[in-house]
Amino acid sequence: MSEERSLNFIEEIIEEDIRNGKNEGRVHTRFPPEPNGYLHIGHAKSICLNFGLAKKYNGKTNLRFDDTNPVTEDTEYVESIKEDVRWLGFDWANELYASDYFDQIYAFAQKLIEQGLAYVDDSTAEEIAHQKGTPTEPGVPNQYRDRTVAENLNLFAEMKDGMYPDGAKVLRAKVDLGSPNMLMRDPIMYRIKHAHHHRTGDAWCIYPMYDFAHGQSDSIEQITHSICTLEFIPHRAMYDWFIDKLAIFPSQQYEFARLNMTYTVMSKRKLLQLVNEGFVESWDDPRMPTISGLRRRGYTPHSLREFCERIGVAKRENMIDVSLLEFCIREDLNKTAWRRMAVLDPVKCIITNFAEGAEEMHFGENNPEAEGGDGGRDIPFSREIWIERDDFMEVAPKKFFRLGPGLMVRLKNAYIIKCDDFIKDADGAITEIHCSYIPESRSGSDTSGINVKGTIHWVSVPHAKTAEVRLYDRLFKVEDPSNEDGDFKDYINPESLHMIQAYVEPDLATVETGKGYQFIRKGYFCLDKTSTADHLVFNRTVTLKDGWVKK
RNA sequence: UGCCUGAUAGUAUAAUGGUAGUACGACGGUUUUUGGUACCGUUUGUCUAGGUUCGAAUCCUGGUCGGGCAACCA
Repeated sequence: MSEERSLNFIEEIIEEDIRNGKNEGRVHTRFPPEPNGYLHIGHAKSICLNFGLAKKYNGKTNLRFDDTNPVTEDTEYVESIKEDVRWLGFDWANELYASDYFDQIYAFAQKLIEQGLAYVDDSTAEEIAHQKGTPTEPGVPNQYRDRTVAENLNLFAEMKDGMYPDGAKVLRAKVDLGSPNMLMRDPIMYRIKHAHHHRTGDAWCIYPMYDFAHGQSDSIEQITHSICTLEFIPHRAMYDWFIDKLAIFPSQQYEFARLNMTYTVMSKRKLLQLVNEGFVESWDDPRMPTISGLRRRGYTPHSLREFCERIGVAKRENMIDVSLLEFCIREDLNKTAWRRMAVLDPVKCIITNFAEGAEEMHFGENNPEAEGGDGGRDIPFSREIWIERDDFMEVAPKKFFRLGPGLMVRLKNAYIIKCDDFIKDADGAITEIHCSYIPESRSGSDTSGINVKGTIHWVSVPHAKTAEVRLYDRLFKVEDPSNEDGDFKDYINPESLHMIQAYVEPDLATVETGKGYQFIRKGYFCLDKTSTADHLVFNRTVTLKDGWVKK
């Protein structure tokens, strides 16, 4: 029944391949993170793409950790990545590691040496960079380039055996020092690093570079469509060259544009800085664009998948408006989140004609969008209630459908009340509002015949629970912090977090973490992982859309 | 300066030589016991100059603009 959606360019390539019987119609993708940081929403785009493609074409997706640089990587990251992918709703066919292939990749290197296509170079990093030339001048060969196969084989073995310190030698591919593509000017295949690897321990002291590990891993796994981001386009030449010279399974690389989003940064390096320098609390700070941050903020896997679906896949640079992300979570939560009442900026309202000490229970459905309201809960009502400070105005403008002297509103799920009086303190701040209720207007059995324009939320004073509520705003003040002059951290929004004390209806003391709630008229909120029975903590996921603009 | 890429409303993304459409945003309206939701409507676009063609967003040529490439990172 699904609408016929047009294909993105990668789907077109795949369908063409299937039509041509390429790889016997097999589709095998992979998601290949380096375990050196937490996944962010940009990775979610890649995850949804890779797993989505495999699912659509009855294929498989491997989760492969690109762990070829032991100094930056850690099992902490491996675990978080697995958790995030799973949470997003995807299952991988195989959990694999580039480090699983170190023996095989080493053998590939020997094979290239034997073909005269790789050599050991004793130059320093600076010398190699210098000899590479510039984009407009070709590189120049050095004396090491002519070493014999036997000599190279021997030296490479000695590198592996730990006979040289870090940086003393590298293994380079003998490609073309005059290539207009800088990456083809004899790229480094192996470097010496006497470092402990989180999986292989101290078994190795040489590690393959990206260009000599990624494509080889793809090939070993018989990956048919190796999808990466645009900045790897120049690497494709090397990717293909190695596969060709090694005569191994010809995986093919395709590139799409990475996700950029307004008012945020998306590079692991920058996100790491935010954490390390204390601008945010942690990788899963609800202001972070990480998967774990969004999860803690109250985003659902479904909303993230929907977002990734809507942003599309193409090759041009893009800057997605965060409002689309917000739309996706509102759309999801509107259908599923239970409604509750919470007063974030309270002022006391006394129902003067309601008996002192009396209490009533009023029923509130869980979700008006769901059939039958999805059940409901009882809400205690009494003579004193908290209402929102900005739901009262001493001098109300024309279209203000809330409380003010002589004005009437409905208390959600309860009675219509009329404002008779109010009290101010010495500074002119409202301290108390006096109202009378209309007994015949009880919600569900209203015989009063009165129609009011406005409905406000409220919480009974003696029944209210206190809660800490964290109101989040965008982390940056400008649309594209990475593109501004100076340090991106200069553009951090100092107002990105407001912590307030709120009064919430008693039912909210019993909610579970991981479930989204709508605080009526205020937004979507979820219980924070740090919340306890004695100290409730809620995070605001997103506000409600606000069509009310003051003139 | 060399090479590689890309260019369609504010932002994304379709149209694969034949009516420039969709979503988000913005604006306006209807409904509403959430100024939410839902529904309806309005708004704004093919980078540029030539060429091919009955017909070009699409093909060709030149230009302009954006992004990437000179890590023992991935």
